[in-house]
Formats: sequence, structure tokens, C-alpha cells
Amino acid sequence: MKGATDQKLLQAKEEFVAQWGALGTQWGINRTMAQIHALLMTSPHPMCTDEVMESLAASRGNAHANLKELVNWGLVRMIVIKGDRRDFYEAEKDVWHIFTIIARERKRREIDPALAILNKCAEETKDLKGVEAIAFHNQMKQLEDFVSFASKMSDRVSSMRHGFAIQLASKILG
Amino acid sequence: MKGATDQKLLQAKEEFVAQWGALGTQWGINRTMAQIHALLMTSPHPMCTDEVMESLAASRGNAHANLKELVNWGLVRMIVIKGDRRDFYEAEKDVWHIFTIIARERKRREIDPALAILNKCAEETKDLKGVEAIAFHNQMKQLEDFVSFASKMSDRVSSMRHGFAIQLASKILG
DNA sequence: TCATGCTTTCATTATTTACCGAAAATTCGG
DNA sequence: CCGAATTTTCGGTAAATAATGAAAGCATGA
Repeated sequence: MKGATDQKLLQAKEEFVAQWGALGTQWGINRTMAQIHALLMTSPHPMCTDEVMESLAASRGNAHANLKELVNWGLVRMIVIKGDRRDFYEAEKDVWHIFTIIARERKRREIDPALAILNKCAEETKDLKGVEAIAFHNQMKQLEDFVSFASKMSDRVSSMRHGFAIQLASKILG
Repeated sequence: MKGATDQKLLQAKEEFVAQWGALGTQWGINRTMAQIHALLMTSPHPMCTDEVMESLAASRGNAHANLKELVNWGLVRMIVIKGDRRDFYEAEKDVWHIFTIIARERKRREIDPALAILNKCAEETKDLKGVEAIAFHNQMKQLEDFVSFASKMSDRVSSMRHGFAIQLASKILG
């Protein structure tokens, strides 16, 4: 009975890790990074590099690079265990916190650069005359305003406490 | 004087197209597709395939495939001009409409599949006993709840009229 | 200060993705 | 039907990205 449970759990975990990795590629995150994140999110204990390598059949270099990146993002913490020279890693498990971290990163990669471009193009054409130039400038301005608005919304929402976000959401969904 | 304006406008457009293309890669959209979209968004008239090819120095196959994909997304419309056999294309220019289209597409590619995985993994482990199994199931459930919530929010917001969205936003930002 | 165990780096290789360009299919006027 | 003007498809190639594995770097305790 116990064995059957273990078996099912193991299977579900494996499925989760594999699928989450595949999903990562859709999100512009590399497969290994997403897999490691999934692995650590569902691990009851912090894992060391070799454990991660073995679980995912990944090379040392790959495991290392992606663990580092996850730590960089703040999705994973490094843990030191006294009397053990290895580095251990554990994932942030709170979904709201995970969300705010990912939102911040995506904003940095996707929204901020767009804003910079739009700003520049709007600025460079703001004094030009002629219908075409004015149409172009207006289009840039509209895009800029919208993206800037999205940027502010993103900041605002990610800095909310979970409870407040839920409260707000119920207003929107309700 | 007129020449200088034309020059500046042309430069700004070129910059916009090039940079928007580069940005596209960050968004998981291929460079050419993003460039064509930028080109059409800032074109005062519908363009035919050859015009697009020439503007971007892209091959026919590439231009064709990406125009098709943009039409698929709904970001670009095909235009028929009487007495001309060529297909012409023009972009959706309203920013709110563009946003809702992109949001829908990203939801389809990023949120829906995640939900499917989480659903499956939560379902498969809901009857298991043991602390580990329960912890795993809870983690899946929390993720599922959150992603499902995000999904609903996304639907709700993208189906809003622009005016209503702004009104809502002012509540959040204000 | 050497040996050991672990971390980090990096040149190479593999995989994935986008792109080209020519050939095939389609459309339409004559 | 034929032929010219397009659109569409597709096999091969190039570019970008990710992964490998071996070697170098660092700490630590004997």
C-alpha cells in the first residue's frame, strides 16, 4: 500500500518536472532552469548540485549555471549546512512571491526596453511637420502611453501584499 | 526643409522597425514577425508582400509566413484592392485592441498549458496519504489556484472596453 | 602545505529555430 | 485552355541558444 503511494507520488513529481520544463521554453526560460525550479519547489528538503544533476540527468555545468541564475532571480536560495562543504538549494514556495519575482523580471526584459524605444522615437519626431510625420509621432505616443501605463500597473500590483491583491481581484471578478 | 523632415522621419521609422524586431525576440516572437508588425503599424498605407520584402530585406518565404501568422493572430488584416491581384496588408493600430490580442495569445500559450499540468498533478495526488504526498498535492493546488485566478483576470481585463480599463486602472494607481 | 571534495569556467558539440530561394500550386485575364 | 502574375510550400542551410565534460580554481581539514 505504502509502495503504491510512493510510486504514484514519484510519477506525479516526474511528470510535473518534465512538463514544467517544457512549459518554460514557451515562457522564454530555458528548459533546465524551469525543471530545476520545479524540482526544488516540490522537494521536501534542500538539494545539492549532484542531487539536481542526477534527478535531471543534466551535466554539472548546466546544473550549476541554472542554479546560479535561479538564485539571481530570487526564486531559489542557497543554503549552507554546517559541517557539509556542499551548497544546498531550496526554492521559494509561496506562489504570490514567485509571481512578483517573475513579474518583475519580465517587466525588466519586456516592458522597460519597449518603453525606451517608444520614448526615443516619439521624442525624435515630436517637432516634425507633415501628415505622415504627425501620424507616426501620434502612433508612437499612443504606444508609449499605453506601455508606460502597463509598466506602472505591473509595479503597483507586484508590490501589493497577497491579501490586498486578492481583495482587489474580487472587485474585478465579482 | 522638407527633405530634412523626411530624412528624420525615415530614420525614426527605421529605428523603430529594427528595435521592435530585436524586442520581439525577448517576447518569444520571431524577429521578422515583430519587424513586419512594426512596419505595418507605422505605414500610412497597406503594403503588399514585395514591399515588405524589400523594406526588411527578407526572403519571400519568410515575409509570407510571418504575414500569415500576423493575420492569424488578428494583428494584421488582408486587404483586397480592386483590379490588383496582389494581397495587401494593414495592421491594427489601436493600442488597446493590440493589447487584448497579445494578451489572449500569451494566455493561450503560457497560462492554459500550465493550468492543464497543475490540474493533472493535483488530481493524480489528491487521495494519497503521507506527509510528502500531501505537501506535494498542496503545492500543486496552490499553484493551480493562483494560475487559474490569473487566467480569469486575464480574460476579464482583455474583454473590457478601453474606457472601462482606464477607469479601473485609476482606482489601482490613484 | 598538501590532498580532497566541491565549485566555477569555458571551449566544444548538439539542438533548436529561423531563414533562404527555388520550385510547385493557384488564380485569372485573354 | 494557355500563360503571366502571384501565392504557397518545402528541403537545405545558417544562426542562435543550450548543454556537455574536462580542466582550473578554491576552500578546508589533516
